[in-house]
Amino acid sequence: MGQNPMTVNQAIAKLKEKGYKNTDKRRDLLEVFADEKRYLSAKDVQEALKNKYPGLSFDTIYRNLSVFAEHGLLEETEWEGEKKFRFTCSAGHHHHHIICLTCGVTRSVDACPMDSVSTNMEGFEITGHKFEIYGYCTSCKKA
Amino acid sequence: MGQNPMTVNQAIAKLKEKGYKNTDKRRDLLEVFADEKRYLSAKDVQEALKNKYPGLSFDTIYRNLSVFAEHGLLEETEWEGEKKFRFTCSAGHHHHHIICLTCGVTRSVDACPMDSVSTNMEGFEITGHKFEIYGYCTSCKKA
DNA sequence: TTAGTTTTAGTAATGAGTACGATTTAAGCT
DNA sequence: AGCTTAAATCGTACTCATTACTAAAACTAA
Repeated sequence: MGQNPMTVNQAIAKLKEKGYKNTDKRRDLLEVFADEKRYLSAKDVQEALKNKYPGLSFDTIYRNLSVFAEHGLLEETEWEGEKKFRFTCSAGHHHHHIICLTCGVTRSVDACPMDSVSTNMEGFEITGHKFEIYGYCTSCKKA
Repeated sequence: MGQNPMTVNQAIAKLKEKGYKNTDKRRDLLEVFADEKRYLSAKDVQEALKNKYPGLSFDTIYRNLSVFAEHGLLEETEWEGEKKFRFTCSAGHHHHHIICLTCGVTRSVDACPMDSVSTNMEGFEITGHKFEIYGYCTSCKKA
C-alpha cells in the first residue's frame, strides 16, 4: 500500500497542524484515496479496508471523510443519492471532472463555466456551483 | 389552485398519450409544481397538499414524481442528499439554473458549458452532465 | 355496468448517513 | 518511561429519504 507516500504524509502533516492526531486508520483511509484517485463512496472505502480492519465502524469512516473534505484533502460530491470523495487533485487549482458512473474514475476539465456565465445574478448571493460530466470510461463501457 | 391550467392540462394530456390515467391527485401534484415553479422535495409536496389530502402516501408521491420526471414533465436534480423536482421550464429547450438552496427558486442560465468544453473525452461514453449554480435568493438572504 | 387495469393507503423494508456513551489510543509533559 | 488529557474509535442505535408490498378503491373503456 502507498504508491503516494509523500502526498499522504503531506495530508497527515496538514491535519496535525490543525490539531488532528495521526492514527493508523486515518493514514490508511487517506492511502486508499491516494492509491485510487477515483471517487469512492463510504462503502467503497469500507470494502477496500475490510481485510486490514474487518470491524471498521461507519462512524470512523464518515467522520474522517468529513474532516478530510472540510480541510481540502478530499473533494466531495454526490450522485445517485450517495456522497462520494476523491483525493484532491492538485492543491488550490480549481477544476471540474468527467466522471465514470460505474467506477468513479475521472478526467480533468480545466475550464470553469463560471468564467463565462453571462446570466444576471443580481439578487442572488452565490455560494457555489457544480459542473460535472457523467459517462462511462473505456473499461466500464466494455463490461 | 391552478394558476397554470393550460400547462397542467398539456401535461395530463401527454400522460394520457402514454397510457397513464387522469386522476385528481396526479393533477393536483402537477399543479403544485406549475404554481410554484421551484425545486421541491417530496416532503415539500406532501406539505403543499396536506390540507387537501391529509393521508397522501409517499408511495403515491414518489411514484408519480418519477413518472413525471421520466416523461419530461418535471426536471429532476439532487442536492443535500435529497431529490428535488421542478416543473419543466419550456419544452425541449436545454438550459441550466441558479438555485436558491433554501427555497428552491431558480433563475435560468441559457448557456451550456458543454458547448465550449475543450477537454478530450476520447474513451469516455458521455451520458449526461450537470451544471448548477447555488446560492440564496433575495428573500432567503434576508431571513 | 362490468371487466380489467391502474392507483392508492398504510405500512414495512432498505440503505445512507448521523449520533452517542464507553473504551482505547495518541501526543505532550514531567 | 510513566502520567495526563484530549481525541479517536467501536458498537450500536437512531434519523431520514426512498422504495417496496398488498389489499382495497377508483378509474377507463367497452
